[in-house]
Amino acid sequence: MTTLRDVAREAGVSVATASRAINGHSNVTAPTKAAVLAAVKKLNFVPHSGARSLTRRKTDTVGVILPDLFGEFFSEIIRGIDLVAHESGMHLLLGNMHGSTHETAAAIAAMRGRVDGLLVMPPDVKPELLSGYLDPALPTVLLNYDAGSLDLPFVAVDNYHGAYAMTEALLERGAQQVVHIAGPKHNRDARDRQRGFADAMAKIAKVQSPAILPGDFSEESGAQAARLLVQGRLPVDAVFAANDQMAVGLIAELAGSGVSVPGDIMVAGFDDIPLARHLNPSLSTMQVNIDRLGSTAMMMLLRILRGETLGAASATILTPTLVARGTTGGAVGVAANEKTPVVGARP
Amino acid sequence: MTTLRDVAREAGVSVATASRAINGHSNVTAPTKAAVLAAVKKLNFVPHSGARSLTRRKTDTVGVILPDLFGEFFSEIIRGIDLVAHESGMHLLLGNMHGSTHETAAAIAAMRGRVDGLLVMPPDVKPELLSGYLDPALPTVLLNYDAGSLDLPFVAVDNYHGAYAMTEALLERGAQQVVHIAGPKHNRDARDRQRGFADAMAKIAKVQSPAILPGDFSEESGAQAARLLVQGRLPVDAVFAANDQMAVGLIAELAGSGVSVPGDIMVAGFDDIPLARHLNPSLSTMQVNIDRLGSTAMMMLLRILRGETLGAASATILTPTLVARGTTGGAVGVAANEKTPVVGARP
DNA sequence: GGCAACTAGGTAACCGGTTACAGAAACAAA
DNA sequence: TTTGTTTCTGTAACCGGTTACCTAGTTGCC
Repeated sequence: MTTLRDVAREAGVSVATASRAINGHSNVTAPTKAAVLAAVKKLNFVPHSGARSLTRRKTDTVGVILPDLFGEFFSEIIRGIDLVAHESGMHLLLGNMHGSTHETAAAIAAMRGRVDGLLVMPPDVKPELLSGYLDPALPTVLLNYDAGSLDLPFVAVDNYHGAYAMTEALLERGAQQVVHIAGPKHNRDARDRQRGFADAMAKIAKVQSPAILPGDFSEESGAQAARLLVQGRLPVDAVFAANDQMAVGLIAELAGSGVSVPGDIMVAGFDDIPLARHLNPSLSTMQVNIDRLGSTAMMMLLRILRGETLGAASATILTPTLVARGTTGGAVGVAANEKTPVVGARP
Repeated sequence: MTTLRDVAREAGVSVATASRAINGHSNVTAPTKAAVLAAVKKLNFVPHSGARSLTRRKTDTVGVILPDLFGEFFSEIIRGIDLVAHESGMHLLLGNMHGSTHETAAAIAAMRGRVDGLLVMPPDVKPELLSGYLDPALPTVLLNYDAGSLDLPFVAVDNYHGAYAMTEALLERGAQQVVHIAGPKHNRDARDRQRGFADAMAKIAKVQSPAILPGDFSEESGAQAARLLVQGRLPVDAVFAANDQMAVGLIAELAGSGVSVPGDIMVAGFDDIPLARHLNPSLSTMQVNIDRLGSTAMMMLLRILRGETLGAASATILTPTLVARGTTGGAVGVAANEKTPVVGARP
């Protein structure tokens, strides 16, 4: 493992000069610089980033702490982050809290001295706890989490208005009895979507306590809700699931019970996962550009690293857009212009 | 930012003692240790991992270099790696070569001094080039890439036998005219799958030059192949696409042209992406446990880090399993036991 | 020619930890 | 009491870079 000392010796200069030559400082004559670079090439020298970041007090790395790594949702976030990070020559250090609050603390602590900033998505951690884990000296942007009291910048999806809009759309299509399948109780996204649904039902349909079935964002819980609906003979002509996965489970189960979608019941989801457009009938949903979530957060973090001061006031709220497809009678099959993008397709 | 020096001063001991107390060395008396730990708590000290790894000469981090981050394929690999890495207290540093060979070199070089080992997936980089980029002193495991000449351990999918098996299955189902849609020409996976197909056709159906249409793993290229088939009026009763994405595009386009699947043409893919089981009819395919690819590679890397010597001989080949579904007439709709696993479902 | 201003490059301190080595204290054995 | 052994703690070197500061050599100007 060749070090800068080796290079300096080979080139017949001091380590200081070698360092300067390599880093392109001006006060090195051309021949000296050439000699150093020749030595670098000859010895195959690659600077030791660890040592480098120790003195420079920057690591060119950002820590990304996610609750989990399952599914397209997180992979899209990571891709969005990477897109921006890569442009600025930043690296990504992945931390996974594996769903446990305790591990969150560990994951954040382990980042000290490895990263210049942090992107954290802590869906079920209480703000008070979170503030104890976070290092105030380490620039941090929160993903999909509004911890206003901490005054940290964040990027979130406007779940409330998204859910409101979707509910409104269902009602406009003629639905009278809309049932909501909720997400996990402690999950903020889920709660906001439920609120949006309830408010829309109250204001537009004048229904004060609409039917809400429990769910946990899993496909199976969607199927379960379908069984409840069918067996319970609830009066239903539309179902709004808090996410697409549950809608998928619901539709499969309804089909099995001979219920026609959208003939008997309209169905809508939330997220627009890639699967949504390929279902038959295709799934109406609220489209969230998940990668934007990541790239926006990363851009905010870069601004902080460049010296700007960003607080909760600089938060970005991404608005989801409604995509009407087959399950609400909007369209049948895959629309021609709705193919999955070609970029980077892989086996 | 509190350092070990601060802690030592606060506790009234030397840095050496403080370090020993924190790291649980035996030669520290109980009261001294308690004093140090009290100081740690009081000052909220978290060791600086960067400095730590400089002296210990290990970073507890592995570098993961992937060609891209698009889609479930990569996210599953990362999840598999993380699963194993997390158990051993290792962190993941993500490097993305963004499809370019030139960036591959940069990505690998940037890892020096940041990681203890490397997991690299270099699908379109020539072995000769790759060997120039890699540091022989840095433990490395290759993903889905057999660079036998470099004598590096690797984990790969048995694409050849998978394709052979699928072709065989189509023929057994009564297909006479099987057409293959190939993947990118330079892609190893694609080439191996094509070879498997061709060999099966030769051996079983005694067809020496079966029809092969070009493709690039993208959905659009599958649709294009469908148009060729329909317009060209090729004699076809089964199509084996080199990956699921192309099969998806193909099926959508066939449906648009009034061709019935599997009635007129059977269709099969490769990979078993989550979407596959949800299509209508559901897609027959070769199931690859992608996360296993990542976790197996990570386990091999850990063995090397523990001192074992692993070469190309220790390679692991994962065998894909055939999943017969609707598009080959095997089953209709979503089979009851084929729901997506519940674990970690997210919005 | 003499002095100031500038430039290239060397010396050594430093980043924040770990650890080899040495010294001091405590205790046991002679 | 003296010496040997053990146990705990401190001093300082080190990991591999960066950079403040300093020196020596040039050049410029009066």
